[in-house]
Amino acid sequence: MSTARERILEATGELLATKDALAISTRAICDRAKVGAPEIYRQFGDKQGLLTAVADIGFERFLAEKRRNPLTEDPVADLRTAWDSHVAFALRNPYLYRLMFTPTGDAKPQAIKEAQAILLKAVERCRDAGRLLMAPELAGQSILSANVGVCMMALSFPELFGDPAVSPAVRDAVIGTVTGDEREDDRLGTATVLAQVLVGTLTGTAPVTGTALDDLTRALRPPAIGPSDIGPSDIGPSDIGPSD
Amino acid sequence: MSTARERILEATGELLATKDALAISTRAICDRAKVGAPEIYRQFGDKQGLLTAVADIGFERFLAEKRRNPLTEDPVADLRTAWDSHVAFALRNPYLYRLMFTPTGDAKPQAIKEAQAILLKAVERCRDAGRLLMAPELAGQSILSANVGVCMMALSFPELFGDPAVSPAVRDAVIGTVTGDEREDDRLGTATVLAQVLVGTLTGTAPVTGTALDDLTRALRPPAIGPSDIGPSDIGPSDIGPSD
DNA sequence: TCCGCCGTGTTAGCGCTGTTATCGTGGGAC
DNA sequence: GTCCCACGATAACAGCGCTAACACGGCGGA
Repeated sequence: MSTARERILEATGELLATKDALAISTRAICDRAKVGAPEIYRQFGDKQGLLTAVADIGFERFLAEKRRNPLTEDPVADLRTAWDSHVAFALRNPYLYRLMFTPTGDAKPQAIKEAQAILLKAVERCRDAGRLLMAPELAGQSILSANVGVCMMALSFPELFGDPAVSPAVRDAVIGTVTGDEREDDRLGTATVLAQVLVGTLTGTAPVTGTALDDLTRALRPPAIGPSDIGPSDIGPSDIGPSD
Repeated sequence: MSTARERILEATGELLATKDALAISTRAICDRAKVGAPEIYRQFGDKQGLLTAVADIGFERFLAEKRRNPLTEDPVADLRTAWDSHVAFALRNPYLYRLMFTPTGDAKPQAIKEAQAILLKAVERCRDAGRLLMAPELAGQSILSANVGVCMMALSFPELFGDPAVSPAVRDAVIGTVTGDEREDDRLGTATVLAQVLVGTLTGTAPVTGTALDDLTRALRPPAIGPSDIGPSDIGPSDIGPSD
């Protein structure tokens, strides 16, 4: 038999799979945990304390999931992967996610700082690779804010904001701007398209390859970027230009 | 003397200025509104109905405030103005804002559709001006999602996300990417810089002017844009190229 | 004038909630 | 043994959302 505290946490987590946190009664938790009513208060002080503990455990799962994402040599791509896993977690655990990111009252989960710290590290990897256009702290806050917004709207208004295209759009907008990577999903960035057409037009030849342009783009970036290893972009020249 | 319904709504709104919606008891509302306890249920069905009504009224104020923003000839700038007024409203009415944008249970305010419709119109103005790179619906959802995310994080975790630089950063990232306006605060967009330097390099002349490039950019945009009135951009040629 | 209707005020109460006090019990430490 | 402490069980508290029942008063129609 597990300890009372564990059973309470587990029971709350299970109920949180189907109900909003505030719609869960302490008695329902105690029934499911096979625990007397006062046990919650002995262990967590009050219901809010229990919910905060559950939120912190949720953050642990959340972060463990993120840590499982392997780091590649492209820190910007890692940023996108982290965004997507964030969204996936939110959609998979809607009530837990709301508990974690929209705390009630003044009992905020501490673990969000850890989440921010991890994101900050990922952003700093971008900066070290010369692929960040602003302060890492600001970049991290911007990315996380937008990421949470996409999730909250998808959860709160699924019929209006559940379109799966929204997340990639915002993701590429924020991460792209923050890092200077203009790439989006099906479309090359304006800069690349424009430049390629321009080059083709002015030289009277076919458009140049994406890789060469990519290097040129990097070379023309504003200062404050280290030399670092610039790998070839995965922007291929195949799908260039207006599709029609 | 006003009607009972009005007094209840007003009292709830006043209490909402200092307390979270769920922390407000129906009895406190009735006391303040000088109304018997059953009156709430006669007027609104239940507490949730009352809160939804209050949220809808909040949306009316929210939208009225947005409608007061005059339309300029630059629809993208109008988009930014709308973003800023959104954030200002959220910070000025934290509890009301949370009630509006993170509804509990399945009683969602209807007025959010109207908010989305207004935003959609603003986005369509950008499209008509040839300054939109994606479907207006997707653009509107992206902007509103990010906008709400910035507000929610600033409200929920002010010490971590209250930095006033976050909102402009996310705003310019999302709106800039969605519209193709790469302008940020102090820096010209990558596209413009790249193109201008390219043209200058390839033609062996000085960089071309911003206006000419701007027209060229528009002409090279993906399809689905009307001819419409293309005014001169406010990107001047004065501060072109890497500043160093 | 009388009637019925309707919006409103009043009282009492139901079942549920979070929370606490109280007591009992069982097992490990000294 | 005995002390202590984590845990279980019961009962109770005040407050909550919500409802039933009734009383009052103004107002249009018969």
